[in-house]
Amino acid sequence: MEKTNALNGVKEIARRANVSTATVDRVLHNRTGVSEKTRQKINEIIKELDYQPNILASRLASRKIITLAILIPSISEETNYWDAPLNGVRRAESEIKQYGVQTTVFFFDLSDKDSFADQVKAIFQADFDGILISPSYVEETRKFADECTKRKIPFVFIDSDVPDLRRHSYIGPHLHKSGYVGAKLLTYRLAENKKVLIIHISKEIDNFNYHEIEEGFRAFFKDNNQPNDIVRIDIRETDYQSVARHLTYVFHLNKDIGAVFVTNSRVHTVASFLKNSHRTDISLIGYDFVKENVDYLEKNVIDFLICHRPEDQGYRGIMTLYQMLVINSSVNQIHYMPIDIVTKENYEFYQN
Amino acid sequence: MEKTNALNGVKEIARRANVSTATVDRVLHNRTGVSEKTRQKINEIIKELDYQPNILASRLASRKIITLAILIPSISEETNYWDAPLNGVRRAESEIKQYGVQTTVFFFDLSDKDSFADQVKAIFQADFDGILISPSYVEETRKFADECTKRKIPFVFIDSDVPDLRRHSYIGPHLHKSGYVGAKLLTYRLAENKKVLIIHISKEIDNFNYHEIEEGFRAFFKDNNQPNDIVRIDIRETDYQSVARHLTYVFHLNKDIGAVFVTNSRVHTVASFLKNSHRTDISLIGYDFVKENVDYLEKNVIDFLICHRPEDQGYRGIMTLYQMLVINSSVNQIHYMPIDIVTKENYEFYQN
DNA sequence: CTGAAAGCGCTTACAG
DNA sequence: CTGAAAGCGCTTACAG
Repeated sequence: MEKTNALNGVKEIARRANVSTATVDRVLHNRTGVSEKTRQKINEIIKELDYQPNILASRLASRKIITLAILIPSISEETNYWDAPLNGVRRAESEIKQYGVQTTVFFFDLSDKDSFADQVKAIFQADFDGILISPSYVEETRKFADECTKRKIPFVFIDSDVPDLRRHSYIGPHLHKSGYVGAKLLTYRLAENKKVLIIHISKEIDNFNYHEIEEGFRAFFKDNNQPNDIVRIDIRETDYQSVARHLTYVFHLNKDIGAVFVTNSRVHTVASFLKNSHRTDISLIGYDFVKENVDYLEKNVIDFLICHRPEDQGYRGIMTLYQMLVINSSVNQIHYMPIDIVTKENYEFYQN
Repeated sequence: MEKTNALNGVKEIARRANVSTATVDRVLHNRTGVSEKTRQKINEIIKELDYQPNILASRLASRKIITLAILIPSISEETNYWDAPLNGVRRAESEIKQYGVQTTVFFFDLSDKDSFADQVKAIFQADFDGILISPSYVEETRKFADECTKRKIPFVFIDSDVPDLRRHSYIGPHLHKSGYVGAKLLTYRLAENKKVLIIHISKEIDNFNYHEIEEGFRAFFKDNNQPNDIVRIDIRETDYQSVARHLTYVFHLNKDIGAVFVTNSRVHTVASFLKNSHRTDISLIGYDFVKENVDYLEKNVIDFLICHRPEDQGYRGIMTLYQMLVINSSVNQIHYMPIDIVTKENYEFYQN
């Protein structure tokens, strides 16, 4: 009456270890209430069998739903950039909600540091299993990361990185290289005697991202022995009037500017100025696939937009958390997005 | 002793229809052996409840595995292009094999039409639930499509399209627009008095793809009133010697060629020629992220490569079949890939 | 610290 | 044409 061992999965493990499947389950999920001896024996068998859990069965049997929080900037009148990552989040959600995953999106106001801190607090009030976040303020993000680490909640950064914070993953651009690509595109048809203007437009005083982009930008000129002078200005207000005022001044001082590089999505403000002052001979490059920018691509005022697949960032951010929470792959990794070049001719296929 | 109706899913449908869940299952999957009356009643309830099947449970309970066939060119010494779609296929497979999906990859020799037909035959010998295919030969593809339609096997095209064949989906580039983008990049810094050379390098006599690309290429010149002359040559051999011979001749006849556009991944052969003959002042643009091409990007001989996310095409191709076979979303749709611009500066982030 | 039993929401033979 | 029962491979109370 010998039985052949045709079982598999937890049942086979249980049989071999002479325990019940409940105990196997406890070990599988690192739950308490198992003697060290039993735990070891079971773990050995798991290894021996190279056991891979059936996630279908696991998710089906488990009544627990996995909750994910997302913290990103709200869509403002200023820019609809964050629509794209949000779409990516939604797409990921619709793919995995079947598997018991729920997402809650929190928005903060990009021009209001407190709103970021407030939303972080709100997130910790509830009890999420994982968090996807755009780490816009360094200090606040550090606090956030500390709290997550304390509570053992995995978190993923998108859009920009703050290293050394034990994030589970970063999904976004290599900003230095991105600036480097911008410089390449600018200089591709730039006369040697022309100056290049690089512009930061932002209310935030020292956004580390812009520094990295600028460094990459300058590195290209250095690496390629480009002789062009680089003029650089910071503009602290984002409205058209302020930008126009600064630009008027800069162009007055520098008659021979041949190309302009804007380090973020506000390039459309500069485009607007160039168009209004009939300076469309100047090459213009900036960031992000947002409506205003695409309009100026259309009108040949902006030559190129650099983009980092924002939709993908949202999608992959959620999927990464899902993978780690459900499958248990817990690598601390950086996933750099491609540095995409968007023009008047190819933009229509860029976002779906 | 009234029971509250706390059931859901098939059980609730069964309860309301006064049948067993087995019958509900039969209706859900359009199986035979249900009276028309019962079927109607159940379908009504399904609609009323807006019932969404639990795919987890469905896949778990079902012992049937879904088999997908993939037919793509083999990687030749000539090009490793098809590595990328294959990787996409593998990635998709690893994500859904949990859910009972199995893939089998068939390869054919791009330079041998018969091998394509042979592999098609081999695929029909087995009994696959869905097929992903690169439709390289029009007539053979038509036969393939007819057979699929007859057998009710859904099929998806990647890389290039053959319309009017009732394919479930096409995933690949909009070739006309792709040629248009190529022209834009070429002319971006092209002097008006220079000629432009467009080259097809292929053993196949009339590959419809190249026509579309060339049309798009020419359309850009027309739309933008570019005065440049366009010289066009076909090269029927793909080895370096043959290409070099043709190019020598063309450059001899046309002293003022300023830019070259190659309509496929064999651009590296042209790059090799330009480098050997010290003509690297000429702009060169072509297709596809393959090793040889990237080498010439590095060396500044190729200015830009146009790419259509081959990895994504493989991935999405499989996922589309999966979706339609498992979820039952059966839209006949075209999914155009972005037309990506790859340069020396951004290529390192392009494929993972 | 451990196990027997029920259950997740479907699908599958099998019997009638 | 239809249904009762078993089962997919896990997880969850509950009881001890």
